[in-house]
Amino acid sequence: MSSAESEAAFLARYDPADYARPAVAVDLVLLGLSGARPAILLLQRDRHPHAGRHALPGGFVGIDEALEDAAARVLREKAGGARAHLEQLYTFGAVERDPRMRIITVAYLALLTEAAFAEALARAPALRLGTVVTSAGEESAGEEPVTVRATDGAALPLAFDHAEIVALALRRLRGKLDYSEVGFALLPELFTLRQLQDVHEAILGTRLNKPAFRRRMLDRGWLDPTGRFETGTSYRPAELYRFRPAPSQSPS
Amino acid sequence: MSSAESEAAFLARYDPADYARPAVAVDLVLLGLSGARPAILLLQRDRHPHAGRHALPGGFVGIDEALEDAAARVLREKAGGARAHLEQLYTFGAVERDPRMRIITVAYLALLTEAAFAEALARAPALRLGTVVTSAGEESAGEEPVTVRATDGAALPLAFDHAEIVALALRRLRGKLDYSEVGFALLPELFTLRQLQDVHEAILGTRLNKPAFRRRMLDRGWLDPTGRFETGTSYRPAELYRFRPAPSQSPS
DNA sequence: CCAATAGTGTCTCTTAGACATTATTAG
DNA sequence: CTAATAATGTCTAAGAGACACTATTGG
Repeated sequence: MSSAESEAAFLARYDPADYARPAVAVDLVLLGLSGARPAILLLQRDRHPHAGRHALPGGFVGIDEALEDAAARVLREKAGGARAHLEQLYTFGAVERDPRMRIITVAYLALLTEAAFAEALARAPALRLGTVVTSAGEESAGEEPVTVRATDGAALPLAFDHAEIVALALRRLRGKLDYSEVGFALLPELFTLRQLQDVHEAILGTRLNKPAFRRRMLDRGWLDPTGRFETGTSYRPAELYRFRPAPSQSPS
Repeated sequence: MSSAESEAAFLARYDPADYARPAVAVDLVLLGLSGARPAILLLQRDRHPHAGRHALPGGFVGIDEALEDAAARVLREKAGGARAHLEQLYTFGAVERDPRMRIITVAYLALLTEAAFAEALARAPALRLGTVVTSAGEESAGEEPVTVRATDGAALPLAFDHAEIVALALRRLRGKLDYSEVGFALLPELFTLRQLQDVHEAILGTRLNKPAFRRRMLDRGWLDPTGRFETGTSYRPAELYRFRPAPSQSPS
């Protein structure tokens, strides 16, 4: 309406506090590689609900804090400030997902290089590493439950709906690994094509054809050869490449 | 983390009721086809802020209401109960996206058949139809701004960050149209292969190769031929197909 | 017959997988 | 020299675009 009232006067009169509001949190799937397996970093809960179970690191969103900033803050506070590629995953809003109160959580995928993963574990001793095992064999079409295991092979039961979040994280990553640039977030600045292929194989859980993989990656135009080579091998050293980011990016 | 206190303990003790909470809303991109163009349904704002501009239909999430239920309720209340395929898009949480107060909004994509689209327009007279024009020509790599136009060609400026939401909706739909089953949400129960191709071409904004399109769709195993044919044509009638949904589905 | 569209056959081009071969390093 | 892996060449198979051809309807 083209009322004569000024916008400032309208804003001053507006009363936002009329309904009970859900709490809003962010939860991070801190994902890296442990050997040839995808792995995540978890915190063991010591209180009800779900005491003893393992949960994704998370935190509430401040009233003056953007979602991405909240995710970055949780990364700083709970992962020892490790650098990571952050990407929004999905928002979980079932009413009873937390029995204490209504909490809507915006899940983020945080991809860590091997160095960042190790650094986070070293700087935040409460974190526990869990390898993510996709319950293959089950062909229940669309639903792929995941199991998280400690390094000794023991199952790490997850709290709340966090198993669902982890499953979605891995599914999303697998889906966009080939056509997008996310794979490079798991690699150091300089890497060989074999390392790149190892990352893809670990995430996808499959073996890939070497010549075809090289051709595809090189044809994508993402790779800058450096002319330098790895050292310390007892065999022919591979060339080191650098990732050349595309001009810009938006969520898709 | 300088404190000796465990993170889990901190989380458990933290009471967000002591802090101001952002409001949580859902916004719907009601998307259908108008002729050979993607189109959306909007509400013109009559108040500050952004008075006169057009906004996505939305509403606040109730304290005992799941996110999906809130989206379904908004669909009922503001789109005359039209049936639609609902799918979560992305969550927008910039601090200043609404000048009145902090509102985090979970955007949903609602896909309407041509009949549902017309029915919504008829039952909810406040809705206005806008065709979505992707600002092609701009090859700004990743960022594809959209323009929304009324049927008379006049520009419909969008409120808040809703242009960004619409742009993401179209980008997401385009991205998954070919490999997923979403395209069928825009078609009636019985349809011809030509209609299916028209939907894909309208969303993608490109022409597709007919034999290749038919082969691909039939090879996907999504289509059940009915043995029936369209009527009322002055040329050879096409066979009518039915969509055969896959066993289950999850967000990806 | 013609006009218009449905539906198909075939050719080519691109891309991926499979497999073999050459290249380079340490020892 | 051998062992191990990097990097590449080549063949084949699958899928998409291009294009022409046949099929079926109304008039």
